[in-house]
Amino acid sequence: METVGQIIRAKRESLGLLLRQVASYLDIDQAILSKIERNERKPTKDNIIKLAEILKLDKEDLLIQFMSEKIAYEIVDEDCASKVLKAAEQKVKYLKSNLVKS
Amino acid sequence: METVGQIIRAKRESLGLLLRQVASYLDIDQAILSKIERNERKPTKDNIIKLAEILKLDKEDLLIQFMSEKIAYEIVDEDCASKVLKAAEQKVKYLKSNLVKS
DNA sequence: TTTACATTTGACAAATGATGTCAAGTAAAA
DNA sequence: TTTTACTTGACATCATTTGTCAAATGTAAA
Repeated sequence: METVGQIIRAKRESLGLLLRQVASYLDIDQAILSKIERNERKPTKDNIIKLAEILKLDKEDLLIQFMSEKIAYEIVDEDCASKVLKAAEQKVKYLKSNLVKS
Repeated sequence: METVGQIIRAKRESLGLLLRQVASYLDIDQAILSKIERNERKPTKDNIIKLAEILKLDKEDLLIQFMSEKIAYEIVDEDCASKVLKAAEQKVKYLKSNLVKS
């Protein structure tokens, strides 16, 4: 299973782009991008959106990978992780059905 | 569907405990507990554990409610929320199977 | 080997968000 | 009207996140 970092690095290299080129498009230091690609730092949502643009990756797919990775790391240490995700699904449904902008 | 705050308030009142009594057990100001019960602040994990103790609630259940609520709020605004949760399930499985302590 | 370039690393700074305190406010019962 | 429980909002403190920078490392061509 590929991490977001691995996906990004593979695609960047296949496009022949340099860290500093992509980082400049994201408006961050290349050091951060280097770390993101090696899973040493987490990208922001904005990073992901711009990465999808410049690397020609599907934006929704990449966002799903990004968010699910974040959630997975939050709960992987719990032995009730699976129950948490199922409960979260119910809560999301409930929240969406009651969604009133505040 | 009950929120963690609602569960806590209902149980605290049914036990006849005061905000300041419970808050003191949690080692926080009663203002925070008041806000937690009204979903104006999020409890910490430690808060949840101590709340389960003093309110005689099932600790695992309460933790599941707490964590799933947190996750639900993180993704409720995404229209791909359901896909994210499914992807997260896969990632958790993968991470757990490869779990090596670092 | 030297040079040039891409990437990595770690120390640190700035910004943001989470967590908490406090004191004054409301409301209702004694 | 005094007391009691709770609520509210301004603010302080602290941790985490996000970023910068410059030096170190690796690598391959001149």
